[in-house]
Amino acid sequence: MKDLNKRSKIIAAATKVFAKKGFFTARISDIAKEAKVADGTIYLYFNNKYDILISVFEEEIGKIIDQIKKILATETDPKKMLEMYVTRHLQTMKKNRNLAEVIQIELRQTNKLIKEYRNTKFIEYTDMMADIVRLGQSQGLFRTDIEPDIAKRFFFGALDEVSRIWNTSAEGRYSVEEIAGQLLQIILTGISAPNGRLAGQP
Amino acid sequence: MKDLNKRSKIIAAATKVFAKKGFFTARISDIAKEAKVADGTIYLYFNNKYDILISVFEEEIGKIIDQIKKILATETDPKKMLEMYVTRHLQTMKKNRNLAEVIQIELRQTNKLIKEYRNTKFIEYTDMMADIVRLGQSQGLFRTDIEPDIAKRFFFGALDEVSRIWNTSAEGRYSVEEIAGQLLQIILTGISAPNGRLAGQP
Amino acid sequence: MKDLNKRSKIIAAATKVFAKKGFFTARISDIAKEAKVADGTIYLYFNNKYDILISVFEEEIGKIIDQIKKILATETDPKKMLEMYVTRHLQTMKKNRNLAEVIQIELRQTNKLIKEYRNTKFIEYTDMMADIVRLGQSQGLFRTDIEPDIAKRFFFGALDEVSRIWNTSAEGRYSVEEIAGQLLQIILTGISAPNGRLAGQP
Amino acid sequence: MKDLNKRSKIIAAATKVFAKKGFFTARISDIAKEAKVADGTIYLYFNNKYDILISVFEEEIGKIIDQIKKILATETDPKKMLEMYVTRHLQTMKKNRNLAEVIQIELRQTNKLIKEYRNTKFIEYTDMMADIVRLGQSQGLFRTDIEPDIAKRFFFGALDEVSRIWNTSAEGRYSVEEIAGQLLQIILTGISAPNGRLAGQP
DNA sequence: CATGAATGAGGATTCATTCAT
DNA sequence: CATGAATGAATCCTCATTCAT
Repeated sequence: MKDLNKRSKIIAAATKVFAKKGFFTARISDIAKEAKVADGTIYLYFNNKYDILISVFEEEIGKIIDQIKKILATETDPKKMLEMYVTRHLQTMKKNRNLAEVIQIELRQTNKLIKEYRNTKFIEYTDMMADIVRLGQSQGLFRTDIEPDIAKRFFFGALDEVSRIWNTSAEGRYSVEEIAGQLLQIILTGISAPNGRLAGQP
Repeated sequence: MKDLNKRSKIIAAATKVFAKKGFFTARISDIAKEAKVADGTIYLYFNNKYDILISVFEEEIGKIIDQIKKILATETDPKKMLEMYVTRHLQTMKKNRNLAEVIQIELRQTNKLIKEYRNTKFIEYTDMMADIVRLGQSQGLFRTDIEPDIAKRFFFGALDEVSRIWNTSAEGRYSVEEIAGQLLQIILTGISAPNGRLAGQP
Repeated sequence: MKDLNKRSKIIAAATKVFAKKGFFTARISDIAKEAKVADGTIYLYFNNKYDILISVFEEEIGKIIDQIKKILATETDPKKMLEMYVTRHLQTMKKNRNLAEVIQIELRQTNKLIKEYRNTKFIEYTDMMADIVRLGQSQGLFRTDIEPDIAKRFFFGALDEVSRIWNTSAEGRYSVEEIAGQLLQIILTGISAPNGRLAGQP
Repeated sequence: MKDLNKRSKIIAAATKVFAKKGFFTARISDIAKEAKVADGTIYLYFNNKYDILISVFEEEIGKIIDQIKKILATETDPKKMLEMYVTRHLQTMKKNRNLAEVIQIELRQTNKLIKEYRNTKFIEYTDMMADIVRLGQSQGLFRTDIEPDIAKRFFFGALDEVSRIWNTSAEGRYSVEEIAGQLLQIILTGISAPNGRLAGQP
């Protein structure tokens, strides 16, 4: 029960399989085959199928949280911070398309399965955005008539849905930079204090 | 007439059950019980379980499309149109919380199940938003550096995620008006042409 | 869920299969095949595998209890009653060899599986014997230095083990009458009050 | 030497675990944990799970046989011999409650698993009782109308079932002496030649 | 000899779907 | 049209056994 490498292999395989088939239609044997281990081996590392899903989710979200935290630590301008957050999120999702899918599944399905599961990692992740908004508001850069807890959902929803572009064949032509740029245009302009300067505009 | 009535009862029951338990954990017998018909009766009106999901989705989205089309027909100002769209969407979802859930499930899961299913109703629905954006751009009211096909996803994602507020106990304190108002602030400000006037501002 | 006939068929099949293979090595599909129903049908009548075992047990023991109660009602002499009990038990087990096996399995295994299951039927069955012993004691026919609750176990154990004769090929040559006769010799002589007359002896 | 020690540890652990959980619900890992060895180690000393059960059984029954043989060698009176047998059996079962359980399991289950297994040890054990009966009959002390091969089953069944008293919480109040005494009353009285003297009676 | 991670066959159970009534 | 008992394919998970270290 100590082979971390094997655990990672299973997580990676599960991410791929869940993304491709969805949580419910994915079979344990699919994951096992993808990870090149026996079915039973999976249960040496995870309690059950749901546990795999949650683990995939938490592990991956955890990584993003760590990355973004590190990046944000180097910056003090809320606008730049928002930019970094958005860009990083989209980059990660583009790089790991399956992850975007798994997040979607997780957020919309697991709560039906395991009522007691409180998705603290996800809350932590979106709360980072709410904090940036609050910071900007306190500095007079962002409108104060925007509720940070609504904004965070708004922004996350937008990011999440936009990420689906890379997974559905349609509209796959846009690059991360394009999309991030456009999203930021709208977000930053939309959230800036009325008399503040718009990002990228003199 | 009797048939249509029974079909509607099943659709309503399915919406409720899918919303509560999710598509996969919902059982046909749950829907049958909710609709007060026998399990077998359901198969007189639908081909299979997926067919019910798609029917629920298309029927409900169809209604919204019709409603919004009617409303939009009375208006020519793209900003007002966007406002109407957003408000109407949120109102509908607030009124019928289950619907919001089913939409979420449908969009993220069905495509895994039935590859051949092209969700034309949904595309039609979001394309209406893209059209409004295009209209605004042609009138010089909206920024032209925003790609309408990205904007529609961005806006829909934001609306969809925000709708989850009413289904998760957390943050249930916000009213439709508040949320719609804040969303519109960001959207309209964000999308307006730089020298255009902000909505609600002289 | 009302076809009592089908339920009986499954009970009969289960009795046979459990007797032949033992509870744990018996597969649900074996029972289904034996009963000529689909595997799933079994779950329309029973909650799970253990439930089948318990049902078989209680149903069959219940029948014996009813039979013996009826017989005992016609008799007042405790010695004759004991004779009837013993003979009836052995006859039933001889006729339905599988039942003897299932009782053995049930008594020695189920309590490991379902702690909360109180085998009231079985207790009722053996308590009938304790009651006969008490009756005989009160009439001065049976020794009073014998504890009825120990005697009932003693007698049941003897009957039960002796029943195995018909299921193991060895010693299959003895008839019910022979065995019942010998058992009764020992039991009645053993339990009679020292100065009472032995059964069948002047 | 070291090997034998480890083998004994496993036997002891298995006895405990089988008694507690039953053969089928017991896991090899349970036994390994109880014996404080690795799962794989068990397979250095036993061929498979059944082999453990049989070994436990034969080893323990073997010990009892040896003990009883030794005791019986000192005695010539069949009545006393029967008394010794019964008392010794109950004492052993009381001291090692788990053993009583394992015997019950073994006798009722293993024959379903391994058809080819002839339980010679057990036969040897009960045949000792048949031999005592025969001896008593030849000396005119025991009734000759009792078949020794039926009597041995009868007596063993009674002993075995009575032993369950210590394992089920109910009726745990009886001591070995009490139970052995009562059993012997019945057995000896029941088996004595009609004009012979009853045990413990002048 | 000892370990325990890995294996993979096996089986109880569920539930969408059918069809005789 | 409506019913709901019956079907049986499908799958998660367990655990005895193996074998590389």
